[in-house]
Amino acid sequence: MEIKVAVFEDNKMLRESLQQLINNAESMSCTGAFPDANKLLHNMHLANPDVVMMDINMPGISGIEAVQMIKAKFPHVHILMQTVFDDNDKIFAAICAGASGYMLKKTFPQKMIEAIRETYLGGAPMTASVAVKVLQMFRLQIAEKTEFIDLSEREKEILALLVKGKSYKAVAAECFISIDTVSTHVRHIYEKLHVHSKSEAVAKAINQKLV
Amino acid sequence: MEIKVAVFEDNKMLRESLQQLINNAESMSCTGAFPDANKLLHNMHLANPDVVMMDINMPGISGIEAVQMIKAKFPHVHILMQTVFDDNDKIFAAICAGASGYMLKKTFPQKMIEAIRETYLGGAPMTASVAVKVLQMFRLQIAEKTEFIDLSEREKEILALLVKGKSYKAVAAECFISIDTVSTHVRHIYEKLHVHSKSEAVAKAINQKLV
DNA sequence: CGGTCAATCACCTAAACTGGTGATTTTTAA
DNA sequence: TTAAAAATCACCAGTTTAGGTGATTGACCG
Repeated sequence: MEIKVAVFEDNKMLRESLQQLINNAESMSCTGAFPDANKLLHNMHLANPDVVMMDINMPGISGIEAVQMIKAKFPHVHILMQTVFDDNDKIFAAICAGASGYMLKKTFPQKMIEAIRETYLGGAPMTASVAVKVLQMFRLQIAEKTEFIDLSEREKEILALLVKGKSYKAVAAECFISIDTVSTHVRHIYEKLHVHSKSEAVAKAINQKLV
Repeated sequence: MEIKVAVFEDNKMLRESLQQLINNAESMSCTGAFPDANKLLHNMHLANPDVVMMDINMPGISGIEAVQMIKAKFPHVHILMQTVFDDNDKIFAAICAGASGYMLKKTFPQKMIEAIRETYLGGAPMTASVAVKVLQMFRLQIAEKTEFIDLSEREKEILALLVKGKSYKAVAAECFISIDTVSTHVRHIYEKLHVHSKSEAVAKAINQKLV
């Protein structure tokens, strides 16, 4: 069965060469090539593609917004983003929007065709540099959670009570210490966690599993 | 310059065929092949590799632990994990430990050599199915953060800011509303969450994944 | 033995928060 | 269209917190 591919790309040259490339490829055809994402849903109905190649930078509706719209209406369609630069924020946004693959435009034609096939089969083809960035971001998300924080026993105890929503007064009562001592401990906790309020401390405590 | 590769793989057949494969490849040589991660650091010094191929499942020290140890002592070495199954948890753990690439063992030899080269150049080669899982996990992490419940849009927005440690004043500034309005919204939030302080609200918001 | 650190307490001020009453406008749902 | 819900603002009183200074005690380490 033929893989139907739609192309969204504002550069005329690139758009047409992609169209050529796809039509010349085995069991693959380009059922639509558009310079922007205007009349997006209408064009999607026209082309009825299995795979969409989407430029991430387009005038008007951005590639990322387009991905969101397509994914909302055609959730089964796989989308292959094309980027000129491997910009962290853009990649991140595209992932969240639901794109499957991320190829740099300078990728060799043959590789691009392979990527389309892989996308069609549910894969997630990525240019090496993009893959690295994705993993970096991924690792970063986790790394933040493992930041080493060395609270004393007493401080942990008090932090745990704060997480339970207790006030200084309640903590003082529970720990049999004065409210001023609680205040001092809390100040030390804030310093170690690099925060400046109870809610921040509570948020950090939970997120980093300090309690 | 030759790429020096070390192999950690408990299956004798596979280990030796990898060794062959690597030694037959252009500008690449296998400087060590070991059945387990015992004497890991010693063997690493012997082989002095640029790239390590590490089986994720090994008797004794697991592949993931080995990755951690290698990354701690030889941070410049790139590690290519080999997995039989594309198990979510394992992939996750390996990423956090610092592995660069994740290939299924059934990958074709030629692809495997390419993957080693890509790893050496700082890339992150992944079998399609692994790449998909990585993106899935990545997306999941984000998706959870945008899920809300019972609260009105505005309330969710404000709660999210409280979780970030903002004061009423800061929230007012960010939302372009007065501090009294913030106070009213907060009161409503407290009622809906059945709490009586900012920290309780924050704790609940995080634990129930309201933000 | 001297130094560091955790834990304790006190006093203080400005800022932030809690919770109450009351009111207007816009949006949404019955 | 009408009523409920959401969003907005205001005033107020009492409580809590944040952060600064300063000080004492006991434990542990070299």
